[in-house]
Amino acid sequence: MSNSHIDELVNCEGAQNTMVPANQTLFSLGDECKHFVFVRSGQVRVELLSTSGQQMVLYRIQDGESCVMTTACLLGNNHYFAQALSETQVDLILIPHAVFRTRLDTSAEFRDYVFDGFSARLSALMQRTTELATWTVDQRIASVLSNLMQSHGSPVNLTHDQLALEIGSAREVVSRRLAAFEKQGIVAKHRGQIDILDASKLNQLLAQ
Amino acid sequence: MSNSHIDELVNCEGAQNTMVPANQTLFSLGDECKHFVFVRSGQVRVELLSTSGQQMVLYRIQDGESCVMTTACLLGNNHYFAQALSETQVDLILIPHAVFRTRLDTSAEFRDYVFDGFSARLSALMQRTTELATWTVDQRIASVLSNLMQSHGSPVNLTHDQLALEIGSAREVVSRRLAAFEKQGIVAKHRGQIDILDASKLNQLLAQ
DNA sequence: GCGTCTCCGTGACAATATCACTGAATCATT
DNA sequence: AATGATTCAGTGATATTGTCACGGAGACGC
Repeated sequence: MSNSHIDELVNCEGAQNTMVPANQTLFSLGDECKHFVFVRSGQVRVELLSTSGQQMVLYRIQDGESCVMTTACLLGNNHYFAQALSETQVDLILIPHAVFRTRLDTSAEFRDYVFDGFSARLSALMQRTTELATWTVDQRIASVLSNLMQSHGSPVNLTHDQLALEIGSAREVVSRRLAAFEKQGIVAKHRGQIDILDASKLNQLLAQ
Repeated sequence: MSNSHIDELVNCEGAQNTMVPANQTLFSLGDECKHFVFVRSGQVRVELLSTSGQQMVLYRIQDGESCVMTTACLLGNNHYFAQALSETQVDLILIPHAVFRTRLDTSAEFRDYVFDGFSARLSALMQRTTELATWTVDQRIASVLSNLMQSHGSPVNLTHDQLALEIGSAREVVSRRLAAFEKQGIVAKHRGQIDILDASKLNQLLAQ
């Protein structure tokens, strides 16, 4: 979406601009969905929450993106079935339901924006479901590490807990597999940090 | 979508109407996505396919529905990353990409139809991901049996293989868990058929 | 320095997946 | 009806992953 459209959003009838600090809950399981949410800056994590308290990251929302689950809930008139947390300070724009629907009908550009979000998120989610169902824990760990390695370089700052949350597994499992990786000289473990020593071996794991 | 709009679809510029027999592949992993697909009648199964040959049912398409993965791929210009199979004889309408986009811009009703499909499928998929990640095999089996029980009555006609495909597990696992169910007097096993003897115990499993 | 919290390691065990094989039931063919 | 092919199900052995219950080590505020 172009910048002019972001401006249009901000100046929209009934639009609210809010600033949320890091580590806040933006919406919880079962909450009613009243507004279209657009993230101007910052990063939001959307995660599943099972009855037994387990969690799993579904996807993240970053600068210039909107929350597809919100959009889906608005269109389908459902309540939220996941929770969202701010990982950094977040600058949000909230648009009331009615205004959202009107814009959807009147602005082709806004429509394209929402459609694109839907298709991208749907694809990613199917991808994620495949990986969950068919990849081994080792492969899922390797995938996360490899991605973070490419975007942020070698010392990856993650606790075993956080890594487990990413791949939908348990901390103990991550600890054990990382210990195995360390024996093979692939990584080096530190408190809250993982050094990638051999990226090619990591990618080898993904190929299997 | 109203019947008039189905007619509009059929008479659309470049629309093709095709009849496909049961057990045919409609699209495969990696295929290019060229048409919007609308199912007039019959039932289609869309399933994941991992590199090792494992499969898992993602969702089904029935009378009057369209394929969201197709829609997502069309909008995002991606290739298919799953495969679709006809479970019955299927009556399809295919609409060329360009025509699909035009209709999306010109018809508010068609737009609503596509949006609704997106939001419903996204919700269902997140639901499915949750279940995969947090439910036990027993719960997933119970869920499938309970649903089929409600819609089709007691003798559920499924092979262990098919049941495994539904819940993203393996045939042997299903066989063993069904044997355990049988010992508890919940079901009775037969070749390609499962009798539900105690529906309340089945639902008890779901509640845990 | 002291308590408190977060992060990590580990053993024991349970649940699930995978592999390799077997036999039984069904079906098509003659 | 006999034959052979195919589908469906049962089972033991083993590997992988998840769960539970701990304990210890480092970080951090006071």
